[in-house]
Amino acid sequence: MAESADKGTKKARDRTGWQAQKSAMTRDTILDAALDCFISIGYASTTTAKIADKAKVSRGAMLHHFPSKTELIQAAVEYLHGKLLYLYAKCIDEAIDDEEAHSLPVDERNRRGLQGYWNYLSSDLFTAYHELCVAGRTDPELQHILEDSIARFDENVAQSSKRLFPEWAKRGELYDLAMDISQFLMQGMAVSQIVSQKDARVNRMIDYLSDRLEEIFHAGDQDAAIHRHSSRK
Amino acid sequence: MAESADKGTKKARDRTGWQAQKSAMTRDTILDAALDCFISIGYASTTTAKIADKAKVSRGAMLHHFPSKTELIQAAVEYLHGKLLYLYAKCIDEAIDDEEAHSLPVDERNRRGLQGYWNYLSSDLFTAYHELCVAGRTDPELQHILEDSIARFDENVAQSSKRLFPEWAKRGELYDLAMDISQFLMQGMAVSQIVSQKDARVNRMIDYLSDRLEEIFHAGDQDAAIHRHSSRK
DNA sequence: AAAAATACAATCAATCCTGCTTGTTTTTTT
DNA sequence: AAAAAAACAAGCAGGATTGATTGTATTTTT
Repeated sequence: MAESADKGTKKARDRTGWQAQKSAMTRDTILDAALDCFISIGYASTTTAKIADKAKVSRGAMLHHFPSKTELIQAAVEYLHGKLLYLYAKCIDEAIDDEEAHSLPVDERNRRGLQGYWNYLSSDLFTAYHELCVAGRTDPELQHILEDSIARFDENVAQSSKRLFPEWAKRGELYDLAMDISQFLMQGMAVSQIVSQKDARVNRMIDYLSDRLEEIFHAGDQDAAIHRHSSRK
Repeated sequence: MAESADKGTKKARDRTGWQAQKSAMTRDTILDAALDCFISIGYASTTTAKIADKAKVSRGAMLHHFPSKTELIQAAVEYLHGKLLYLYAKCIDEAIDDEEAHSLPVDERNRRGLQGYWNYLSSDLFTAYHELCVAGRTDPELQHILEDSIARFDENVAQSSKRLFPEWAKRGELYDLAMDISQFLMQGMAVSQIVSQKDARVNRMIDYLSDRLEEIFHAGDQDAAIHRHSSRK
Protein backbone atom coordinates (compact mmCIF):
# COMPACT_ATOMS: atom_id res chain seq x y z
CA MET A 1 0.00 0.00 0.00
CA ALA A 2 3.03 2.22 0.19
CA GLU A 3 5.08 0.73 -2.59
CA SER A 4 3.08 0.18 -5.75
CA ALA A 5 1.99 3.72 -6.52
CA ASP A 6 4.82 5.24 -4.61
CA LYS A 7 7.24 6.25 -7.29
CA GLY A 8 6.50 3.93 -10.18
CA THR A 9 10.11 3.65 -11.10
CA LYS A 10 11.31 0.52 -9.45
CA LYS A 11 8.47 -1.90 -10.07
CA ALA A 12 5.95 -0.41 -12.44
CA ARG A 13 7.31 -1.00 -15.92
CA ASP A 14 6.57 1.17 -18.85
CA ARG A 15 3.90 -0.92 -20.57
CA THR A 16 4.46 1.21 -23.66
CA GLY A 17 7.89 0.09 -24.81
CA TRP A 18 8.66 -2.04 -27.77
CA GLN A 19 8.66 -5.22 -25.83
CA ALA A 20 5.23 -4.62 -24.43
CA GLN A 21 3.81 -4.07 -27.90
CA LYS A 22 5.56 -7.08 -29.33
CA SER A 23 4.34 -9.12 -26.41
CA ALA A 24 0.76 -8.03 -26.92
CA MET A 25 1.05 -8.89 -30.60
CA THR A 26 2.18 -12.44 -30.11
CA ARG A 27 -0.42 -12.76 -27.37
CA ASP A 28 -3.17 -11.96 -29.82
CA THR A 29 -1.60 -14.18 -32.44
CA ILE A 30 -1.75 -17.08 -30.01
CA LEU A 31 -5.35 -16.36 -29.00
CA ASP A 32 -6.43 -16.13 -32.64
CA ALA A 33 -4.76 -19.46 -33.25
CA ALA A 34 -6.65 -20.93 -30.30
CA LEU A 35 -10.01 -19.81 -31.70
CA ASP A 36 -8.96 -21.14 -35.12
CA CYS A 37 -8.33 -24.51 -33.53
CA PHE A 38 -11.70 -24.56 -31.76
CA ILE A 39 -13.35 -23.96 -35.13
CA SER A 40 -11.29 -26.25 -37.33
CA ILE A 41 -10.58 -29.24 -35.09
CA GLY A 42 -12.93 -28.67 -32.13
CA TYR A 43 -12.27 -27.80 -28.51
CA ALA A 44 -11.53 -31.36 -27.49
CA SER A 45 -8.75 -31.90 -30.02
CA THR A 46 -7.19 -28.54 -29.37
CA THR A 47 -3.84 -29.04 -27.67
CA THR A 48 -1.35 -26.42 -26.65
CA ALA A 49 1.09 -27.78 -29.20
CA LYS A 50 -1.38 -27.38 -32.06
CA ILE A 51 -2.15 -23.83 -31.03
CA ALA A 52 1.55 -23.01 -30.95
CA ASP A 53 2.00 -24.58 -34.39
CA LYS A 54 -0.88 -22.62 -35.90
CA ALA A 55 0.38 -19.41 -34.30
CA LYS A 56 3.90 -20.20 -35.49
CA VAL A 57 5.46 -19.62 -32.10
CA SER A 58 7.49 -22.06 -30.06
CA ARG A 59 5.91 -23.91 -27.19
CA GLY A 60 8.33 -22.15 -24.90
CA ALA A 61 7.13 -18.76 -26.09
CA MET A 62 3.55 -19.75 -25.49
CA LEU A 63 4.31 -21.07 -22.06
CA HIS A 64 5.86 -17.72 -21.32
CA HIS A 65 2.66 -15.84 -22.13
CA PHE A 66 0.30 -18.45 -20.71
CA PRO A 67 1.91 -20.51 -17.94
CA SER A 68 -0.78 -23.20 -18.08
CA LYS A 69 -3.37 -24.47 -20.46
CA THR A 70 -6.10 -23.27 -18.14
CA GLU A 71 -4.87 -19.70 -18.27
CA LEU A 72 -4.67 -19.90 -22.03
CA ILE A 73 -8.25 -21.12 -22.31
CA GLN A 74 -9.36 -18.47 -19.88
CA ALA A 75 -7.74 -15.78 -21.99
CA ALA A 76 -9.17 -17.29 -25.17
CA VAL A 77 -12.68 -17.21 -23.74
CA GLU A 78 -12.27 -13.58 -22.79
CA TYR A 79 -10.87 -12.83 -26.23
CA LEU A 80 -13.77 -14.62 -27.91
CA HIS A 81 -16.18 -12.73 -25.70
CA GLY A 82 -14.89 -9.44 -27.04
CA LYS A 83 -14.97 -10.61 -30.62
CA LEU A 84 -18.53 -11.92 -30.28
CA LEU A 85 -19.76 -8.64 -28.87
CA TYR A 86 -18.14 -6.81 -31.72
CA LEU A 87 -19.48 -9.19 -34.35
CA TYR A 88 -22.98 -9.08 -32.92
CA ALA A 89 -23.03 -5.30 -33.01
CA LYS A 90 -21.62 -5.34 -36.53
CA CYS A 91 -24.17 -7.85 -37.84
CA ILE A 92 -27.11 -5.96 -36.37
CA ASP A 93 -25.83 -2.58 -37.45
CA GLU A 94 -25.17 -3.68 -41.01
CA ALA A 95 -28.66 -5.10 -41.15
CA ILE A 96 -30.69 -2.16 -39.88
CA ASP A 97 -28.41 0.83 -39.65
CA ASP A 98 -27.88 1.88 -43.23
CA GLU A 99 -28.90 5.12 -44.92
CA GLU A 100 -32.60 4.40 -44.72
CA ALA A 101 -32.32 3.56 -41.04
CA HIS A 102 -35.19 5.40 -39.47
CA SER A 103 -37.30 5.76 -42.57
CA LEU A 104 -38.10 2.04 -42.61
CA PRO A 105 -41.33 0.72 -41.17
CA VAL A 106 -40.78 -0.95 -37.84
CA ASP A 107 -41.69 -4.41 -39.13
CA GLU A 108 -39.11 -4.24 -41.87
CA ARG A 109 -36.52 -3.19 -39.33
CA ASN A 110 -37.40 -6.19 -37.21
CA ARG A 111 -37.03 -8.48 -40.19
CA ARG A 112 -33.62 -7.06 -40.98
CA GLY A 113 -32.64 -7.43 -37.36
CA LEU A 114 -33.49 -11.10 -37.55
CA GLN A 115 -31.42 -11.51 -40.70
CA GLY A 116 -28.51 -9.80 -38.97
CA TYR A 117 -28.90 -12.04 -35.97
CA TRP A 118 -28.88 -15.03 -38.30
CA ASN A 119 -25.67 -13.83 -39.94
CA TYR A 120 -24.15 -13.65 -36.48
CA LEU A 121 -25.30 -17.14 -35.56
CA SER A 122 -23.92 -18.52 -38.83
CA SER A 123 -20.44 -17.23 -38.15
CA ASP A 124 -17.41 -19.28 -37.25
CA LEU A 125 -17.10 -17.37 -34.01
CA PHE A 126 -20.51 -18.55 -32.88
CA THR A 127 -19.50 -22.09 -33.79
CA ALA A 128 -16.48 -21.69 -31.55
CA TYR A 129 -18.75 -20.41 -28.78
CA HIS A 130 -21.10 -23.36 -29.16
CA GLU A 131 -18.12 -25.69 -29.13
CA LEU A 132 -17.04 -24.23 -25.80
CA CYS A 133 -20.53 -24.44 -24.30
CA VAL A 134 -20.87 -28.10 -25.18
CA ALA A 135 -17.43 -28.89 -23.80
CA GLY A 136 -18.30 -26.93 -20.67
CA ARG A 137 -21.20 -29.24 -19.91
CA THR A 138 -18.79 -31.94 -18.76
CA ASP A 139 -15.82 -29.78 -17.79
CA PRO A 140 -16.51 -27.92 -14.53
CA GLU A 141 -13.45 -25.74 -14.86
CA LEU A 142 -14.38 -24.59 -18.36
CA GLN A 143 -17.96 -24.14 -17.27
CA HIS A 144 -16.85 -21.83 -14.52
CA ILE A 145 -14.75 -19.83 -16.94
CA LEU A 146 -17.68 -19.54 -19.34
CA GLU A 147 -20.40 -18.65 -16.84
CA ASP A 148 -19.18 -15.14 -16.31
CA SER A 149 -18.65 -14.52 -20.00
CA ILE A 150 -22.08 -15.85 -20.95
CA ALA A 151 -23.85 -13.73 -18.36
CA ARG A 152 -22.09 -10.57 -19.47
CA PHE A 153 -22.78 -11.31 -23.12
CA ASP A 154 -26.48 -11.95 -22.59
CA GLU A 155 -26.81 -8.76 -20.62
CA ASN A 156 -25.04 -6.81 -23.31
CA VAL A 157 -27.26 -8.26 -26.03
CA ALA A 158 -30.36 -7.45 -24.04
CA GLN A 159 -29.20 -3.88 -23.59
CA SER A 160 -28.33 -3.36 -27.22
CA SER A 161 -31.65 -4.87 -28.28
CA LYS A 162 -33.49 -2.39 -26.12
CA ARG A 163 -31.46 0.39 -27.60
CA LEU A 164 -31.99 -0.68 -31.20
CA PHE A 165 -35.67 -1.49 -30.82
CA PRO A 166 -36.91 1.10 -28.34
CA GLU A 167 -40.53 0.43 -29.28
CA TRP A 168 -40.17 -3.09 -27.90
CA ALA A 169 -38.52 -2.19 -24.67
CA LYS A 170 -41.68 -0.88 -23.07
CA ARG A 171 -43.61 -4.10 -23.56
CA GLY A 172 -42.43 -6.01 -20.52
CA GLU A 173 -43.66 -9.57 -20.84
CA LEU A 174 -44.21 -9.29 -24.55
CA TYR A 175 -40.62 -8.31 -24.99
CA ASP A 176 -39.42 -11.31 -23.02
CA LEU A 177 -41.61 -13.63 -25.05
CA ALA A 178 -40.37 -12.19 -28.32
CA MET A 179 -36.75 -12.45 -27.24
CA ASP A 180 -37.16 -16.04 -26.07
CA ILE A 181 -38.87 -17.30 -29.17
CA SER A 182 -36.37 -15.51 -31.38
CA GLN A 183 -33.36 -16.80 -29.53
CA PHE A 184 -34.57 -20.37 -29.12
CA LEU A 185 -35.75 -20.72 -32.70
CA MET A 186 -32.74 -19.05 -34.28
CA GLN A 187 -30.23 -20.90 -32.13
CA GLY A 188 -32.03 -24.14 -32.85
CA MET A 189 -31.57 -23.44 -36.54
CA ALA A 190 -27.94 -22.51 -36.01
CA VAL A 191 -27.19 -25.75 -34.21
CA SER A 192 -29.04 -27.74 -36.87
CA GLN A 193 -26.93 -26.03 -39.50
CA ILE A 194 -23.82 -27.16 -37.70
CA VAL A 195 -24.90 -30.75 -38.17
CA SER A 196 -26.29 -30.50 -41.69
CA GLN A 197 -27.03 -27.67 -44.08
CA LYS A 198 -30.62 -26.80 -44.88
CA ASP A 199 -30.65 -23.25 -46.16
CA ALA A 200 -34.04 -23.30 -47.84
CA ARG A 201 -35.82 -24.15 -44.63
CA VAL A 202 -33.89 -21.53 -42.75
CA ASN A 203 -35.00 -18.69 -44.98
CA ARG A 204 -38.62 -19.72 -44.80
CA MET A 205 -38.32 -19.91 -41.04
CA ILE A 206 -36.94 -16.39 -40.75
CA ASP A 207 -39.89 -15.15 -42.77
CA TYR A 208 -42.30 -16.98 -40.55
CA LEU A 209 -40.70 -15.78 -37.32
CA SER A 210 -40.61 -12.25 -38.64
CA ASP A 211 -44.36 -12.33 -39.18
CA ARG A 212 -44.98 -13.81 -35.75
CA LEU A 213 -43.02 -11.07 -34.02
CA GLU A 214 -44.96 -8.48 -35.94
CA GLU A 215 -48.13 -10.17 -34.82
CA ILE A 216 -47.05 -10.37 -31.19
CA PHE A 217 -46.51 -6.67 -30.90
CA HIS A 218 -49.45 -5.55 -32.98
CA ALA A 219 -51.77 -7.82 -31.09
CA GLY A 220 -50.35 -6.47 -27.87
CA ASP A 221 -51.47 -3.04 -28.96
CA GLN A 222 -55.13 -3.75 -28.62
CA ASP A 223 -55.90 -6.71 -26.48
CA ALA A 224 -54.14 -9.16 -24.25
CA ALA A 225 -54.71 -12.39 -26.11
CA ILE A 226 -51.08 -13.20 -25.68
CA HIS A 227 -51.19 -13.10 -21.94
CA ARG A 228 -52.22 -16.68 -21.60
CA HIS A 229 -48.76 -17.62 -22.77
CA SER A 230 -47.01 -15.79 -20.01
CA SER A 231 -49.31 -16.74 -17.18
CA ARG A 232 -51.08 -19.96 -18.12
CA LYS A 233 -51.34 -21.64 -14.73
CA MET B 1 -21.45 -70.88 -52.05
CA ALA B 2 -21.10 -74.57 -51.42
CA GLU B 3 -19.73 -74.47 -47.92
CA SER B 4 -21.62 -72.14 -45.66
CA ALA B 5 -25.09 -73.65 -45.81
CA ASP B 6 -23.78 -77.03 -46.71
CA LYS B 7 -23.92 -78.89 -43.47
CA GLY B 8 -23.61 -76.25 -40.81
CA THR B 9 -21.52 -78.44 -38.62
CA LYS B 10 -17.99 -77.44 -39.30
CA LYS B 11 -18.15 -73.66 -39.54
CA ALA B 12 -21.56 -72.36 -38.68
CA ARG B 13 -21.73 -72.17 -34.91
CA ASP B 14 -24.87 -72.45 -32.92
CA ARG B 15 -25.51 -68.79 -32.12
CA THR B 16 -27.92 -69.95 -29.46
CA GLY B 17 -25.65 -71.50 -26.86
CA TRP B 18 -24.76 -70.11 -23.54
CA GLN B 19 -21.68 -68.42 -24.81
CA ALA B 20 -23.58 -66.52 -27.44
CA GLN B 21 -26.01 -65.21 -24.85
CA LYS B 22 -23.30 -64.32 -22.40
CA SER B 23 -21.39 -62.63 -25.17
CA ALA B 24 -24.42 -60.56 -26.18
CA MET B 25 -24.92 -59.60 -22.57
CA THR B 26 -21.45 -58.25 -22.02
CA ARG B 27 -21.71 -56.58 -25.42
CA ASP B 28 -24.73 -54.61 -24.28
CA THR B 29 -23.11 -53.91 -20.93
CA ILE B 30 -20.17 -52.35 -22.76
CA LEU B 31 -22.40 -50.31 -25.07
CA ASP B 32 -24.45 -49.03 -22.15
CA ALA B 33 -21.24 -48.03 -20.43
CA ALA B 34 -20.18 -46.18 -23.58
CA LEU B 35 -23.41 -44.16 -23.66
CA ASP B 36 -23.03 -43.50 -19.94
CA CYS B 37 -19.60 -42.07 -20.62
CA PHE B 38 -20.85 -39.83 -23.43
CA ILE B 39 -23.41 -38.41 -21.02
CA SER B 40 -21.32 -38.10 -17.89
CA ILE B 41 -17.90 -37.07 -19.20
CA GLY B 42 -18.59 -36.19 -22.84
CA TYR B 43 -17.62 -37.88 -26.08
CA ALA B 44 -14.18 -36.30 -26.17
CA SER B 45 -13.09 -37.58 -22.78
CA THR B 46 -14.49 -41.03 -23.36
CA THR B 47 -11.63 -43.49 -23.65
CA THR B 48 -11.79 -47.21 -24.13
CA ALA B 49 -10.29 -47.69 -20.70
CA LYS B 50 -13.00 -45.62 -19.01
CA ILE B 51 -15.72 -47.53 -20.82
CA ALA B 52 -14.20 -50.82 -19.70
CA ASP B 53 -14.01 -49.54 -16.14
CA LYS B 54 -17.62 -48.42 -16.10
CA ALA B 55 -18.75 -51.70 -17.66
CA LYS B 56 -16.60 -53.60 -15.16
CA VAL B 57 -14.94 -55.73 -17.81
CA SER B 58 -11.26 -56.03 -18.52
CA ARG B 59 -9.77 -54.13 -21.40
CA GLY B 60 -8.90 -57.45 -22.96
CA ALA B 61 -12.51 -58.55 -22.86
CA MET B 62 -13.59 -55.36 -24.54
CA LEU B 63 -10.98 -55.68 -27.21
CA HIS B 64 -12.33 -59.14 -27.83
CA HIS B 65 -15.81 -57.81 -28.59
CA PHE B 66 -14.70 -54.61 -30.31
CA PRO B 67 -11.28 -54.96 -31.95
CA SER B 68 -10.85 -51.22 -32.33
CA LYS B 69 -12.22 -48.03 -30.86
CA THR B 70 -13.85 -47.17 -34.17
CA GLU B 71 -15.85 -50.37 -34.21
CA LEU B 72 -16.92 -49.74 -30.64
CA ILE B 73 -18.12 -46.23 -31.46
CA GLN B 74 -19.89 -47.54 -34.54
CA ALA B 75 -21.72 -50.12 -32.46
CA ALA B 76 -22.51 -47.53 -29.79
CA VAL B 77 -24.05 -45.20 -32.38
CA GLU B 78 -26.19 -48.01 -33.70
CA TYR B 79 -27.18 -48.95 -30.18
CA LEU B 80 -28.07 -45.35 -29.36
CA HIS B 81 -30.07 -45.15 -32.57
CA GLY B 82 -32.28 -47.98 -31.42
CA LYS B 83 -32.71 -46.56 -27.95
CA LEU B 84 -33.62 -43.13 -29.32
CA LEU B 85 -36.26 -44.57 -31.59
CA TYR B 86 -37.74 -46.47 -28.69
CA LEU B 87 -37.63 -43.49 -26.35
CA TYR B 88 -39.20 -41.19 -28.94
CA ALA B 89 -42.07 -43.58 -29.48
CA LYS B 90 -42.49 -44.00 -25.73
CA CYS B 91 -42.51 -40.26 -25.00
CA ILE B 92 -45.06 -39.52 -27.71
CA ASP B 93 -47.24 -42.47 -26.82
CA GLU B 94 -47.30 -41.65 -23.14
CA ALA B 95 -48.27 -38.11 -23.99
CA ILE B 96 -51.16 -38.71 -26.36
CA ASP B 97 -52.02 -42.35 -26.23
CA ASP B 98 -53.77 -42.82 -22.94
CA GLU B 99 -57.37 -43.85 -22.26
CA GLU B 100 -58.82 -40.65 -23.62
CA ALA B 101 -56.76 -40.94 -26.75
CA HIS B 102 -59.22 -40.25 -29.52
CA SER B 103 -61.76 -38.37 -27.48
CA LEU B 104 -59.45 -35.39 -27.12
CA PRO B 105 -59.77 -32.38 -29.38
CA VAL B 106 -57.05 -32.27 -31.99
CA ASP B 107 -55.42 -29.16 -30.55
CA GLU B 108 -55.05 -30.72 -27.15
CA ARG B 109 -53.49 -33.77 -28.74
CA ASN B 110 -51.00 -31.54 -30.50
CA ARG B 111 -50.11 -29.84 -27.27
CA ARG B 112 -49.54 -33.15 -25.57
CA GLY B 113 -47.44 -34.28 -28.49
CA LEU B 114 -45.23 -31.25 -28.01
CA GLN B 115 -44.87 -32.00 -24.33
CA GLY B 116 -43.90 -35.56 -25.18
CA TYR B 117 -41.38 -34.33 -27.71
CA TRP B 118 -39.96 -32.04 -25.06
CA ASN B 119 -39.62 -34.93 -22.63
CA TYR B 120 -37.70 -36.77 -25.29
CA LEU B 121 -35.40 -33.81 -25.97
CA SER B 122 -34.74 -33.40 -22.25
CA SER B 123 -33.51 -36.95 -21.86
CA ASP B 124 -29.95 -38.04 -21.28
CA LEU B 125 -30.06 -40.05 -24.47
CA PHE B 126 -30.72 -36.94 -26.52
CA THR B 127 -27.82 -35.26 -24.73
CA ALA B 128 -25.62 -38.14 -25.80
CA TYR B 129 -26.89 -37.76 -29.36
CA HIS B 130 -26.14 -34.05 -29.36
CA GLU B 131 -22.71 -34.76 -27.93
CA LEU B 132 -22.01 -37.08 -30.85
CA CYS B 133 -23.30 -34.60 -33.43
CA VAL B 134 -21.08 -31.83 -32.14
CA ALA B 135 -18.05 -34.11 -32.05
CA GLY B 136 -18.89 -35.25 -35.58
CA ARG B 137 -18.54 -31.74 -36.91
CA THR B 138 -14.77 -31.99 -36.66
CA ASP B 139 -14.36 -35.76 -36.87
CA PRO B 140 -14.98 -37.01 -40.43
CA GLU B 141 -15.00 -40.64 -39.38
CA LEU B 142 -17.62 -40.08 -36.70
CA GLN B 143 -19.59 -37.90 -39.06
CA HIS B 144 -19.72 -40.69 -41.57
CA ILE B 145 -20.87 -43.13 -38.93
CA LEU B 146 -23.59 -40.72 -37.81
CA GLU B 147 -24.92 -39.71 -41.22
CA ASP B 148 -26.66 -42.96 -41.85
CA SER B 149 -28.13 -43.14 -38.37
CA ILE B 150 -29.40 -39.55 -38.49
CA ALA B 151 -31.09 -40.03 -41.84
CA ARG B 152 -32.84 -43.19 -40.74
CA PHE B 153 -33.95 -41.59 -37.50
CA ASP B 154 -35.38 -38.49 -39.18
CA GLU B 155 -37.26 -40.63 -41.63
CA ASN B 156 -38.67 -42.74 -38.86
CA VAL B 157 -39.78 -39.69 -36.89
CA ALA B 158 -41.45 -38.24 -39.97
CA GLN B 159 -43.30 -41.49 -40.54
CA SER B 160 -44.48 -41.85 -36.98
CA SER B 161 -45.59 -38.22 -36.91
CA LYS B 162 -47.72 -38.81 -39.97
CA ARG B 163 -49.18 -41.87 -38.34
CA LEU B 164 -49.95 -40.16 -35.05
CA PHE B 165 -51.29 -36.96 -36.57
CA PRO B 166 -53.06 -38.11 -39.71
CA GLU B 167 -54.92 -34.83 -40.01
CA TRP B 168 -51.60 -33.08 -40.58
CA ALA B 169 -50.21 -35.42 -43.11
CA LYS B 170 -52.41 -34.19 -45.92
CA ARG B 171 -51.27 -30.60 -45.62
CA GLY B 172 -48.10 -30.76 -47.70
CA GLU B 173 -46.25 -27.49 -47.26
CA LEU B 174 -48.07 -26.62 -44.08
CA TYR B 175 -46.94 -29.86 -42.56
CA ASP B 176 -43.32 -29.14 -43.47
CA LEU B 177 -43.54 -25.67 -41.99
CA ALA B 178 -45.07 -26.96 -38.78
CA MET B 179 -42.44 -29.68 -38.46
CA ASP B 180 -39.59 -27.27 -39.08
CA ILE B 181 -40.71 -24.66 -36.61
CA SER B 182 -41.41 -27.30 -34.00
CA GLN B 183 -38.09 -29.02 -34.42
CA PHE B 184 -35.96 -25.90 -34.63
CA LEU B 185 -37.62 -24.20 -31.69
CA MET B 186 -37.73 -27.26 -29.46
CA GLN B 187 -34.18 -28.29 -30.25
CA GLY B 188 -33.04 -24.73 -29.68
CA MET B 189 -34.59 -24.91 -26.24
CA ALA B 190 -33.03 -28.30 -25.59
CA VAL B 191 -29.56 -27.06 -26.45
CA SER B 192 -30.06 -23.96 -24.34
CA GLN B 193 -31.06 -26.18 -21.46
CA ILE B 194 -27.79 -28.03 -21.80
CA VAL B 195 -25.93 -24.82 -21.09
CA SER B 196 -28.18 -23.40 -18.38
CA GLN B 197 -31.56 -24.32 -16.97
CA LYS B 198 -34.52 -22.05 -17.61
CA ASP B 199 -37.62 -24.11 -17.08
CA ALA B 200 -40.09 -21.26 -16.71
CA ARG B 201 -39.31 -19.93 -20.15
CA VAL B 202 -39.50 -23.36 -21.65
CA ASN B 203 -43.04 -24.00 -20.46
CA ARG B 204 -44.24 -20.67 -21.74
CA MET B 205 -42.60 -21.39 -25.06
CA ILE B 206 -44.35 -24.74 -25.41
CA ASP B 207 -47.66 -23.00 -24.81
CA TYR B 208 -46.89 -20.40 -27.39
CA LEU B 209 -45.75 -22.89 -30.00
CA SER B 210 -48.78 -25.02 -29.36
CA ASP B 211 -51.03 -22.08 -30.17
CA ARG B 212 -49.06 -21.23 -33.30
CA LEU B 213 -49.39 -24.75 -34.64
CA GLU B 214 -53.10 -24.65 -33.99
CA GLU B 215 -53.23 -21.38 -35.86
CA ILE B 216 -51.21 -22.67 -38.79
CA PHE B 217 -53.56 -25.51 -39.49
CA HIS B 218 -56.78 -23.69 -38.78
CA ALA B 219 -55.73 -20.82 -41.00
CA GLY B 220 -54.81 -23.33 -43.67
CA ASP B 221 -58.37 -24.54 -43.62
CA GLN B 222 -59.83 -21.44 -45.12
CA ASP B 223 -57.31 -19.31 -46.93
CA ALA B 224 -53.68 -19.42 -47.93
CA ALA B 225 -52.28 -16.55 -45.95
CA ILE B 226 -49.47 -18.78 -44.89
CA HIS B 227 -48.26 -19.37 -48.40
CA ARG B 228 -46.05 -16.33 -48.44
CA HIS B 229 -43.81 -18.13 -45.98
CA SER B 230 -43.18 -21.07 -48.19
CA SER B 231 -42.76 -19.20 -51.46
CA ARG B 232 -41.74 -15.65 -50.67
CA LYS B 233 -39.54 -14.71 -53.61
C1' DA C 1 28.02 0.31 -19.00
C1' DA C 2 26.33 -3.07 -15.53
C1' DA C 3 22.29 -5.26 -13.76
C1' DA C 4 17.74 -6.83 -14.08
C1' DA C 5 13.79 -8.07 -16.41
C1' DT C 6 11.55 -9.73 -20.47
C1' DA C 7 10.81 -12.61 -24.70
C1' DC C 8 11.72 -16.72 -26.58
C1' DA C 9 13.80 -21.66 -27.60
C1' DA C 10 14.56 -26.50 -26.70
C1' DT C 11 14.64 -30.54 -24.08
C1' DC C 12 12.87 -33.75 -20.42
C1' DA C 13 9.86 -36.32 -17.15
C1' DA C 14 5.31 -38.03 -15.94
C1' DT C 15 0.98 -39.40 -17.44
C1' DC C 16 -2.46 -41.19 -20.41
C1' DC C 17 -4.42 -43.57 -24.54
C1' DT C 18 -4.60 -47.12 -28.02
C1' DG C 19 -3.84 -51.45 -29.82
C1' DC C 20 -1.03 -55.65 -29.76
C1' DT C 21 0.56 -59.89 -27.65
C1' DT C 22 0.59 -63.58 -24.57
C1' DG C 23 -1.72 -66.52 -21.19
C1' DT C 24 -5.94 -68.68 -18.66
C1' DT C 25 -10.56 -70.39 -18.16
C1' DT C 26 -14.83 -72.03 -19.98
C1' DT C 27 -17.77 -73.87 -23.45
C1' DT C 28 -18.67 -76.45 -27.61
C1' DT C 29 -17.57 -79.89 -31.07
C1' DT C 30 -16.07 -84.48 -32.52
C1' DA D 1 -12.65 -87.53 -23.31
C1' DA D 2 -9.69 -84.81 -26.52
C1' DA D 3 -9.43 -80.97 -29.57
C1' DA D 4 -10.97 -76.59 -31.01
C1' DA D 5 -12.95 -72.32 -30.38
C1' DA D 6 -14.60 -68.61 -27.72
C1' DA D 7 -14.50 -65.45 -23.59
C1' DC D 8 -11.73 -63.15 -20.78
C1' DA D 9 -7.34 -61.27 -18.17
C1' DA D 10 -3.05 -58.76 -17.87
C1' DG D 11 0.95 -56.59 -19.34
C1' DC D 12 3.73 -53.99 -22.77
C1' DA D 13 5.20 -50.72 -26.65
C1' DG D 14 4.62 -46.52 -29.20
C1' DG D 15 2.77 -42.08 -29.50
C1' DA D 16 0.76 -37.83 -27.70
C1' DT D 17 0.05 -34.21 -24.21
C1' DT D 18 1.17 -31.25 -20.35
C1' DG D 19 4.03 -28.76 -17.48
C1' DA D 20 8.77 -28.05 -15.74
C1' DT D 21 13.60 -26.96 -16.40
C1' DT D 22 17.44 -24.96 -18.44
C1' DG D 23 19.56 -21.86 -21.69
C1' DT D 24 19.92 -17.56 -24.91
C1' DA D 25 19.09 -13.07 -26.86
C1' DT D 26 17.05 -8.60 -26.44
C1' DT D 27 15.40 -4.64 -24.02
C1' DT D 28 14.94 -1.61 -20.15
C1' DT D 29 16.59 0.35 -15.85
C1' DT D 30 20.07 2.47 -12.89
